[in-house]
Amino acid sequence: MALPVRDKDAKRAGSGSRDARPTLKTIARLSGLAVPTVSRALKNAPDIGAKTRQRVRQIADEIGYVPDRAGVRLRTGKTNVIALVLSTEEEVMGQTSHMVRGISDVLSGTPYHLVVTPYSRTGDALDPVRYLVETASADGIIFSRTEPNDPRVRYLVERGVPFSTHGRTETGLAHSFHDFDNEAFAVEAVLRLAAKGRTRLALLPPPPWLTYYHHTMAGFARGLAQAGAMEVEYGGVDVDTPLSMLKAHTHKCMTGPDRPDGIVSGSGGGTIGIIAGIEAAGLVVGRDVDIAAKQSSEILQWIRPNLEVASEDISLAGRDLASAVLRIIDGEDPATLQSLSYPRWTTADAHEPLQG
Amino acid sequence: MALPVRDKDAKRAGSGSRDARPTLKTIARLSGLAVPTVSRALKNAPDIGAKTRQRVRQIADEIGYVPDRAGVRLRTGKTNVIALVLSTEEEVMGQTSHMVRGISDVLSGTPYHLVVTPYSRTGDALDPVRYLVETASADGIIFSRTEPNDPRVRYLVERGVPFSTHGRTETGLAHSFHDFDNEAFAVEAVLRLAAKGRTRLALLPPPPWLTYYHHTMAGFARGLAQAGAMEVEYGGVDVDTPLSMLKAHTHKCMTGPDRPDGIVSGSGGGTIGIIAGIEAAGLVVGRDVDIAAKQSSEILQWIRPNLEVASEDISLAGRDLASAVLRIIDGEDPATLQSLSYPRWTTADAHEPLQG
DNA sequence: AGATTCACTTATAACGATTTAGATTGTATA
DNA sequence: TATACAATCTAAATCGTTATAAGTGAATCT
Repeated sequence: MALPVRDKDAKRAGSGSRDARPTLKTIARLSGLAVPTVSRALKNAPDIGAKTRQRVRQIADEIGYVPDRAGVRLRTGKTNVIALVLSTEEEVMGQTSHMVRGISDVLSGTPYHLVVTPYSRTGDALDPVRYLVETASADGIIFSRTEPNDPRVRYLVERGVPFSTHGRTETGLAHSFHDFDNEAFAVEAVLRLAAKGRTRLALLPPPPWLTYYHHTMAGFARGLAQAGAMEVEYGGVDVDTPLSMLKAHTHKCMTGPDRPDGIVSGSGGGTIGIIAGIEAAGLVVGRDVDIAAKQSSEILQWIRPNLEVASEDISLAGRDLASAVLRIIDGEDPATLQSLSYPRWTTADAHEPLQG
Repeated sequence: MALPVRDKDAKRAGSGSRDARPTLKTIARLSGLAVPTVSRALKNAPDIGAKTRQRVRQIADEIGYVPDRAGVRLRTGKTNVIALVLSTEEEVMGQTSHMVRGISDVLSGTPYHLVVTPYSRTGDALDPVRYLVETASADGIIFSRTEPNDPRVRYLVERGVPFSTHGRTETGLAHSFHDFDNEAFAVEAVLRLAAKGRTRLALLPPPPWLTYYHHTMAGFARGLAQAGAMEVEYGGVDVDTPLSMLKAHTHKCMTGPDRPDGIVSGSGGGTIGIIAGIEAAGLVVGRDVDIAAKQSSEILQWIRPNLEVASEDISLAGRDLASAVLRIIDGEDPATLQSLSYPRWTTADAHEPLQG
């Protein structure tokens, strides 16, 4: 039912204070108590009488009191903001939206807001983080694309700012993170290609300065050893390479003397460029070459059959990261808030192939 | 007796004030002026002497003064926040990230932050907007998926809250918007299919309750009339339909008695489902059926050749919407801040076809 | 009884910024 | 010589919240 929210204000104030949002003062007036008493009552301070507390809460609920963020923030420094620091290099295809959605899922129902703070490829990745900290603009920070010796991690740990990263580091600092097990992905990717009889494998890796480049490489190497397959150099491209360049590069590679018969691709978007290159070379995926790829949206299966696809659930990552940050804010030990997620493999045939 | 000694200490100690963020008080102390004088000087109030003003600004720059958002917000009500209200139904493939990026581009370099406020399909779309307004959480609001008689638009216009929408309404209210010309898209889509000799056309439309459904339908109808083509009922599906259902539906449709030889698709994601359905029916895109589709990312061309693809630049939309909102906040008339963007057509062949 | 404790509640003072009204000049006007 | 008047700057109050110190009874102790 509709609550007579503003009428009480109007009643006391006499004049038509139509817009006035209820504050602690409103409740104080209505209850005959002092403002600090109301404040403490609402946060269940032990030194407030039970019946007073209850009466205050009741009034607060009736008039729909919501604490003013600016007031709280000014007094306590608490912003009720979680910042997501986004690189503009972030894979466009779905990554960001899933991440935002995952974080939002956790934040809804809490007093926290999600603020998106971007930084461009040209700038220092540390800049937006430093800005957030120096202006005390967030209670917690989330970012991805971690590097082994990530300056952002050092900076935040040093200052004791709650944060969690999408991706691990090798800083030796016990910070909170969520990561996808890219090593497991790469191992399994190789094995799956080997199972199809592929022995000359190329890898489309992440950019070499990111931590998960090393995980991916390690897994790839381990897989090769385990399967007795060999690596074919792909060189000079990574998952951030624009699709058109990726296509051109793949085309050249597939028409060269030393072409691979299997490709492990670290990204869904990149895979599309690779396929284009393969087909431009007159070859057929699933016949001349097989691909095992990681994707973070759901399109890859829809595009070509015979793809070995591992899915990374980015919205899960978002949920994990957000709840980790909230718990760190609540005092939990970041070192205990680390999680890995594992590839879910699907063969495109499961969705009925588009062709073939 | 024991008073909080923060400032006094900082002043005396001088050197060790490492953590304290500079405030107006800091500048006041450094300049020997009063706090309000500093405040007015920094905002170029006319009643402050030119040399004072300059001296204050110099000090402010030197110590890196940035106004505290909470202080400003508490006193003035100005939040320096632009809220992007996101439906969880928002097409996942790239839409959101491009929109966020576009808005961020404009907001960077201003004191504004971007806050993302989601709402679930189950909830009322008005809820998050009402929340933002009632808690005075944003200076401006951006949202999409407008309906002809959009309650959010009515609500915001009524209250004079600055906002701009991705999509038009038929409320008769002169609000700011950015929209893609879906009518032009649909007309041209039909004509392009007709030019390929297609005469029996089906349409994958937006959800019928959204404004641009009507634009799309109008354009489709006009195109049909102009080309002398006929419509084949597609029925029961729209661009928000899950890909698997879309595929199944298309499959049924393509194996039925009354199958279309051309499809106009209102979304990039949907198109992928359609293609899957077509090929599952044993038909070939470009031979048995042609497709003209709208996309908001860049993948469609990479997936199949012979597609007529119109691109909608979502990050442009974001930039337009953000700058419109900023200008409305600055007092400009929303009625003058309306813009349309037009389809950029590409035939996949321009990117060299993947097959064929 | 008088002192002490307990259980609550109120008063005061911040946080950082801005707004309004006043104070202090020096100068020009009557 | 006053008076008026800009031109500048300062004082005080305020936004909503909370931390800290100080009060107020009534009940308990010595």
